[in-house]
Amino acid sequence: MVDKGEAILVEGSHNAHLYTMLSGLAFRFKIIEDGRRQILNYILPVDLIGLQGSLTGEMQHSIETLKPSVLCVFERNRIDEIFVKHPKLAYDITWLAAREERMLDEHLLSIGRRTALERTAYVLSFLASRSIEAGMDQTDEVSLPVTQQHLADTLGLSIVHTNKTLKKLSDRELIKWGERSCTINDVEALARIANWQVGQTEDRPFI
Amino acid sequence: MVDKGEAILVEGSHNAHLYTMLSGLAFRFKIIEDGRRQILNYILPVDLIGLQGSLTGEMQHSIETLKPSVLCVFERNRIDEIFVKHPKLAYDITWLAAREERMLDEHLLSIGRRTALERTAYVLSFLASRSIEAGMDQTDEVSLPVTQQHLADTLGLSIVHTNKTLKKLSDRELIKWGERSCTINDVEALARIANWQVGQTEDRPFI
DNA sequence: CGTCAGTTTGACACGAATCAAAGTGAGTGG
DNA sequence: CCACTCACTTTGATTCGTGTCAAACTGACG
Repeated sequence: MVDKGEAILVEGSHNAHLYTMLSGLAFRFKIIEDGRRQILNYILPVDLIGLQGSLTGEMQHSIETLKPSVLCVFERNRIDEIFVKHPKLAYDITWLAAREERMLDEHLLSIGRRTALERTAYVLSFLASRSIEAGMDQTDEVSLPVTQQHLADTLGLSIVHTNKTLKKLSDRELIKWGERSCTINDVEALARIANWQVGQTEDRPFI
Repeated sequence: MVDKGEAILVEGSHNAHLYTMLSGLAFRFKIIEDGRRQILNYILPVDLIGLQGSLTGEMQHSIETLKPSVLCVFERNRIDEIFVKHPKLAYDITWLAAREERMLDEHLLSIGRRTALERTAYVLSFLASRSIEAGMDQTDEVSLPVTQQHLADTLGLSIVHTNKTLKKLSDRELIKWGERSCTINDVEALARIANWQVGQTEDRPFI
């Protein structure tokens, strides 16, 4: 169990295990020395954390929680064992790595080639569909416990411009901002603005 | 064997196998309907191609060659077999997936938070060190057979601005542009501009 | 009541996109 | 062999999107 706002893995650390996020919410990020931060992806139940660190020996990014989170630990030195004794599990781990890669590809497309409005719409619909998929919100409304600074660092925008872009979306009533959190009203309209095909949920391993 | 400039895998296609790039050079990219293109990463010897497609059933990006390339095919339906019978090989595949993820993380940081000059310096030093690592250039000079449009689509910049940024770097004699290709003179100076730590080459599986 | 983190807004500056046009060299066909 | 085309590069002028600066506002919390 890890509290909200806590760093659970720090760039450069060596004691990397493999974790599964059982409940909660976190994000992976990198920072440049002068403080610029880029959020790489969000971690929802039931995602894998620390795969790279486990396989390469050193974390290349940091992780911080947005909600109190519960993790399940796989010992690093048991990973070889998994590959030898549990091929199905090993396959699932690789499947999840490939899935992470697809998400990063889409983020790259977003930051590289979409406008601020498209990008913002994309991230919000992306996070909303992942939340729904993970069953995080029982209600109809999807609500994300992030600050505008988090979104800015996800989008590669300044916080001021992020704010103005969010205003455009809430003027259209696609989202509502309140109390350090964002509720998404219309996932599909957002995806349409972003020119994004929300991927159909496939069979996905639950490690 | 695939010729230069040819598409070898197309987004949405289903016949995805797993390939190894034995020699040559290619790149992965995604496009938005209106034509905007984002290059996601480059594929050098001895990289794996099509992992996601093989595991998830459908390619989410396309691949095109920059040089005549030789590929080695793994049948898709033999992947399960690999995980069961060759755990070491399965581990290596996962290792490579984790490595790809690290590269994408760094690109994301770059496009999201670095300036045009830093970004350009980063990609060039990144590609140069990968070329050296892959032993693609026997000579001291590293030379990349790309157009400025390729770089622009990698960097998330317009082609005009890319040109002007490249000029700054060649004024400093860090690179030289000529004949649809770029030769990199000073990898480390570029990395320094980008504020980038070029990762030490670790043991890396050669599948 | 004051502080503090986060949000909101307006004015202005700057980096990058767009527009336009000319230059280069390889390849092609007359 | 020359003219022509075509893809790519280069450069300057201008526009536009986004960043930066500054200041006020809000609500939680001590």
